[in-house]
Amino acid sequence: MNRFAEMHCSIAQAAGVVAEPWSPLILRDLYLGLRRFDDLARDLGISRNLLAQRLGRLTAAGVVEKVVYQERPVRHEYHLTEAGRDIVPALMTLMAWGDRWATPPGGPPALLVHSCGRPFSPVVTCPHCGGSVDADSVSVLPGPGAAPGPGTWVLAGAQEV
Amino acid sequence: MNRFAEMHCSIAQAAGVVAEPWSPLILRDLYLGLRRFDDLARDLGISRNLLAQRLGRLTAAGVVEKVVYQERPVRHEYHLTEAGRDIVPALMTLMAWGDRWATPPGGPPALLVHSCGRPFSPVVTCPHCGGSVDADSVSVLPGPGAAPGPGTWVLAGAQEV
DNA sequence: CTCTTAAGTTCAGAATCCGTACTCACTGTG
DNA sequence: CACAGTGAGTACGGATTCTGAACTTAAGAG
Repeated sequence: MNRFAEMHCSIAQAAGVVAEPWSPLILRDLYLGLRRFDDLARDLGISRNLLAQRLGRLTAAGVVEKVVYQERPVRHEYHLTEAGRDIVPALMTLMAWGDRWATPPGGPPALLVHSCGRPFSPVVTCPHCGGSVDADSVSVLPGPGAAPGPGTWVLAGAQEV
Repeated sequence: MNRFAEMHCSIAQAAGVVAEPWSPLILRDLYLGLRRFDDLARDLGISRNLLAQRLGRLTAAGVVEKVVYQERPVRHEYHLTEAGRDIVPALMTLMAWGDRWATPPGGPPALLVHSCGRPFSPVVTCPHCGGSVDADSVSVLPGPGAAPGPGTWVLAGAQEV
């Protein structure tokens, strides 16, 4: 649909889903328990027009599914799919960044509480050593699917980094 | 600038930075070591016009800084700021999601190697218990900055989730 | 001189976005 | 039955934004 989908870059793929205006907020609302078209439109203040289009794209991308909750008249609601629920931690990581660097006046608007019982701010870690992941503790190598193309010349070419 | 900036939601704040078309890819390229305007334009295939505008916004948002690397003629390059480097793990989390759910043909285009020496896929965890964070292991509560407004009615109102 | 490089800016046209108003299929009320 | 109401969208048009190509400015190189 958009040109990002054609790039050989997983960030571009994810961006295709998450980096359209409104999409991350729609996903957040679905995660928080909203399901109905009108509720989403009301909560976000998005035009119904655009909401319908975004939900269509999110559905096509496989992160949202449309479920009939009543026949006669037929009515739908929207749920996150497994892929959709899997993107939630990434949104929380973004939220944590927003809290650190662009806190709205009054402090963080939301608190996350983990199943261990404590409020927390999500941290990105390496599953092998458990150490934290930041810009300096990681190096990026071309993977099996690396192919020269728009958005991937950097990776495909050698690194003078 | 855009309306997201006014929402009392840290996801919206982060989205204002990261969820504009091209912005995540620009940040990725800067992280990978590209610094020059022409290199970015060439790598991404973005119009120079829009690249200039995006770099301007990213600079205004404080994630990118413009550095003079030579006088006569004066030439600039772009670096990630501390806030910019801090958003990198969030991008990696998105990348990992893209790898899981929308792998480009041929496999992942990039591999991440942690400072512990092993290739890894980033995981989001709770800093207190070290347990992993997913959609089911977290509950969301209104925080100190929660205020009813567009994009935050859900949080401000009670949860029937 | 003329050519090249870096870093943009300007412009017209195409593609999106977004708000308002409308539709469609029913349901419940009198 | 007629009529207002609700949920889930479409239709339409003006306002933005994006694209691609050409132009600019300020050097240094041949």
